[in-house]
Amino acid sequence: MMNSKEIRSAFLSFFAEKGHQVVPSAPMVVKNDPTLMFTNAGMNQFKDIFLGNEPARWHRVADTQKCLRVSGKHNDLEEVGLDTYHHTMFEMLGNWSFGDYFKKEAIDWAWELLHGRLGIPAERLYATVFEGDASEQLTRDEEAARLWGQYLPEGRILNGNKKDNFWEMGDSGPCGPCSEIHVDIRDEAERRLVPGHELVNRDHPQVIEIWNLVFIQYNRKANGQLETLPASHVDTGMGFERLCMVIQGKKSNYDTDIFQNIIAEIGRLSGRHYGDEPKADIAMRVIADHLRAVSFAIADGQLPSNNKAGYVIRRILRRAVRYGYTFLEFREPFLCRLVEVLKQTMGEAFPELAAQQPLIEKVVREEEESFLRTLDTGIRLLEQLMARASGEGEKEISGRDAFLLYDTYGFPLDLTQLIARENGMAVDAAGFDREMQVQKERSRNAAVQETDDWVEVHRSDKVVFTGYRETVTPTRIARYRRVNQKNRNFFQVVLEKTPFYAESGGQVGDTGYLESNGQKVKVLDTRKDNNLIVHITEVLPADPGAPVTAVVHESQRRRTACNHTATHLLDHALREVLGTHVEQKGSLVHPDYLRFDFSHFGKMAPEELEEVQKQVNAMIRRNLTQEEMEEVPFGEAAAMGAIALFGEKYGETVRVIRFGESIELCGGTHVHSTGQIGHFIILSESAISAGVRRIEAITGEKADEYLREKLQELAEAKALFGQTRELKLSVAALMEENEKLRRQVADFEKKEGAGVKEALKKSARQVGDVTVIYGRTTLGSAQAVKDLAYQLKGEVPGLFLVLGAEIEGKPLLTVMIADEVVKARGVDAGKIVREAGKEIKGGGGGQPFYATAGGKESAGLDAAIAKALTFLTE
RNA sequence: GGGGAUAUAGCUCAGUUGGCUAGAGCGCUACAUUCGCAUUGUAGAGGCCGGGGGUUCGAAUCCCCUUAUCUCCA
Repeated sequence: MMNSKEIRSAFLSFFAEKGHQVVPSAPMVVKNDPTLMFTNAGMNQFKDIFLGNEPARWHRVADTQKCLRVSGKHNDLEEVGLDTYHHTMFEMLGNWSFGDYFKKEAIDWAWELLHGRLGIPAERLYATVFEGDASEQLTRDEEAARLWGQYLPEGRILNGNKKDNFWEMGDSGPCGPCSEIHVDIRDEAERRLVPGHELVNRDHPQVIEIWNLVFIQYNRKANGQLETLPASHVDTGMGFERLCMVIQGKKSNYDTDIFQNIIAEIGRLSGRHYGDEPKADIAMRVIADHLRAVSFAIADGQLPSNNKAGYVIRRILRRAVRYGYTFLEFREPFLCRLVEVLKQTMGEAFPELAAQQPLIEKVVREEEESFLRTLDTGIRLLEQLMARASGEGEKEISGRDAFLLYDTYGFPLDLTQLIARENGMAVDAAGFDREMQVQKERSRNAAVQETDDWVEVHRSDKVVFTGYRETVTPTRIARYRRVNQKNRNFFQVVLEKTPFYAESGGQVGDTGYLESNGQKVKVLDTRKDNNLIVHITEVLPADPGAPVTAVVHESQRRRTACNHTATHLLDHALREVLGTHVEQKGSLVHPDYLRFDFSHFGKMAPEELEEVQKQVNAMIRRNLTQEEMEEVPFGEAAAMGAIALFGEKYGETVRVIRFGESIELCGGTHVHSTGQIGHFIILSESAISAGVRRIEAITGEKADEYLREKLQELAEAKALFGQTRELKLSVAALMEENEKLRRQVADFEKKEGAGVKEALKKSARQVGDVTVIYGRTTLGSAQAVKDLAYQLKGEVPGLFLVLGAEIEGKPLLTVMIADEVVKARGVDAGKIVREAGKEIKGGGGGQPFYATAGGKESAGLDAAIAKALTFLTE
């Protein structure tokens, strides 16, 4: 029996024999495309070729593509693992023809491979062909049917409708009929009972589609019409895990060797055996599947995080931990211990797994630990909730509470139910669902944005970005549209040419204004939308058709450029100082600061930070000139030693930015020469997750400002010492002196008992067992008066203290009463100050033993003191 | 994109309707205990309560802005 490695290479070498170029998988993580977070189909990386944006480098290509699906019409994260055939991450095998061969070869080779090479029995195979569609004026795909007729009897060539057998990329663009191959893997007995052709496309888990051959021959125009393409293409996709299942004679994808090695290891770690208990089996499938998704994502540079794609990865990981926790009783990190076996299974086909193994393990471990902490916190909160509920005689945890745990603290409902049950309580699941509905409703409403149709002002094929050379560009509005969100109107404006940089690659979008007929319209932000540069404005120029001058906020752009170039220099210096294991894991380039996340184990030593900062500043002083190379073939750039991002998908040609030894692939805006940066200062170095560090730094004017503040602080401190040369020595001497004096004063106070406090103590009068002290004090701060009051409280038994003071011209009345007096006499300092405070036209309060009141009329202070004293005699 | 929450000592966290001169456990330092270590005991250091602004007699606590983190939904 072939193992999965053999099956994979059988596919690739088969198509290599047929003249195909075997290319590596594109990264699973998609960057710089707002519509797609992860690669979800084999054709993603060839989209531009089909759209005609990019010429094909080879006419025949084959590969295996890492894909990730967590939502969509046939996939939901919460379903994965429950059955035996859904996955988050999977491999899609594919072969492509770009204007080369068409239906005949595609079908012949598919048959040759599946039946001839891989030995799938002919009687188990079915093919579907497009049946035609009257509304589109399309007839049945007779050509495909005829070709299949060479291999299959008519009864196993089935018609499929437009939904199943006509493939479209989107609302418009390339499309065409497709032909699917299905396989029936049921037992003989079942096959005799129900013929297979009745089950094709009926969601039967054992009569399944394994290969889809798409014949791209039309282009769908915006008006819905189809036109025949000058060149036709083939796009195929075959689920690798399913193929292995079929060939290995299994009934479940999880029974193939792709998963069984991992599942065996999970069994070993948990002391259980796959197949013994349905719930534990589900948990093992969930863990095996999610391990793959998470490991590959991290290898592609997508770390788990708190938003967007990173959060999807975190949630997948947490779901695996949750199942391990609940059904396999793992209480310690375990996923990280499975990375090794995954590498053994898939590392050959995907070398990035081995290359990134230490990072993957470290990141996964850290994530697991942090989720276990989240669970601990949740359990603590739940215990409090249960205690309170049962205190009130409730036997049920309200839906609101359960939802709070879920929504705010990330504590899963099934765990809440489990723990509640263990404590003899129920959970109001219906209430939980209601709260969830409210949440969904709110999000939907917030997401509602009304977008008008584009208004085309001047026809324009391609937007030109002029911002690398200039910040002011005369141009015209190509099109605009109004967007309304939550009763706020704004406009998206596309220009024919624009100097505005759209947010991308960590660099924030430009701001500035558009000037037209003397009218200035503010540009609030610039974003990318499907490769269009979109300017966000609140209003439109009075005459949208008139020429406009696009003006970027010059100083903001300059400061941003300083920070971007400095980021490159920092990247370079880090590799010099720490080693080439340093890789960018995230970056934010802002006008005011820069933030750079990179892989490195352990905290940087102060000397290392010092050295990095020194090297960056040295490169700044060398005043290195920017060398910009556009349209460099990727291979050439790599040969130059340009730093590319791990897991980033680059085009055939790239833009290379070089400053001395720093060479990077980059689309951002930079200074012309490093001297413009002026100065580079690292403000902090910290951990953001396991194996990833973050440096925050400033440059240029911000750095100047920072230094000015620090120097001024230093100068002021020195001035306090009368311009000492050695501030450190002076401070040390002063501290020593201070300590000596402090002790002397303590001694002195002890012996002499002098000062305000003692004077007040002396003025004390005994009224029964109460010691009354009152008077004015000249102390200058509220804090000093408070200190004095507390000290007296500690030293004078039976104290009843009323103090008046003037703080910055405003009267302050303070009352402090010994606890025993409060108790015995029932007096309340708070009430006293409120009443007496009237004399100074003020108010206040506090506790029964200590209260203060402030006011506006210092003249009434004595009267207030007198008033306060009357409370004691009452 | 929207909702909820968090930010307090090196770490994990308390801190009530605004009112003990901001605490606990672990860790750290010193001393004692011991042949030495672990343990234990005693003492101590360590905080602009994320940052900025405001309300108040008084703010860790309330309000606004901001940064970062956590979390749910889309």
